[in-house]
Amino acid sequence: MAELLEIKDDFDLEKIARSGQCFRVRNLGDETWRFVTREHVLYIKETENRRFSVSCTSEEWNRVWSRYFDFGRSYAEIVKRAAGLHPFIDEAMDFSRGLRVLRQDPWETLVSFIISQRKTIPAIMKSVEAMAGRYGTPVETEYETLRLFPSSEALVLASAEDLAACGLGYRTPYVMDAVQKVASGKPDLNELEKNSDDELLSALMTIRGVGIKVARCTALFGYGRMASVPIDVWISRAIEECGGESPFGLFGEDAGIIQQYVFNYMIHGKDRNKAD
DNA sequence: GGCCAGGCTGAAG
DNA sequence: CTTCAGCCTGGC
Repeated sequence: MAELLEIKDDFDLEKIARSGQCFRVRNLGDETWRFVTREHVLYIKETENRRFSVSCTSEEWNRVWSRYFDFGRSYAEIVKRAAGLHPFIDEAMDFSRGLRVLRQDPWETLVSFIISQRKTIPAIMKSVEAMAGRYGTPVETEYETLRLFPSSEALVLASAEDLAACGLGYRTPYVMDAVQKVASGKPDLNELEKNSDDELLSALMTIRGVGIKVARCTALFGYGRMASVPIDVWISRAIEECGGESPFGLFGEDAGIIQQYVFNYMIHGKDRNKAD
């Protein structure tokens, strides 16, 4: 651990790690968490209140991780703005405070959420890990040897059998279509940064196996489109609890972040006997 | 063994 | 335009 830094805004590593938006975060015990994005690996631990020791230099923190953790935005302010508008949202924010929406790599996010359909979170992690294990570039760190998430170029050579062996099941042709299209630049995931939210969604949905839910997850977690609200079964249940009327329209550009507070509340807070 | 899990596709109404 | 069965696979 090279650096020590103080973070004043909401930042709870365990909540972030367990909130189901990322599938390659790992706990090393000792309250140290590992995050991976593109070719960067971070080990981070809260040593005392609001003080964190990190394995990267302050230069890398500022250049890579500050953006990844979305520190350009004050989550304390978001909570303050959203408070009092809707009782269910207040409950969810109380429970989930400390959560942040990560700005992950678009390609990894896209593939991860294609895989996610009809899977549990542990099963998603297993498949993503298997893909990295087979096709990802190895990286040595002070703690371990791990593999990066494979690029589309690296996956072009993968056979259907090899991908299926990663537990992709009927999603295998979906992932292969994403690999083909993205490796050939249609769509070009970098270019999509410039698109409006709606244009981004429709471009992503040209890929087989990408419907509106997966597209919105990619927009939110991979492109930082914080107004994007993916509606899955858990969020549908939350909307039912709100009398069948979606509360997310109240929150404008922050709706996707509010959605993440609610999602975390649904899977870990309410009815926690059902799904850890 | 049956059922369901962070959806999507294609076919039928 | 809307509804709905079926889908790989793992875990209870």
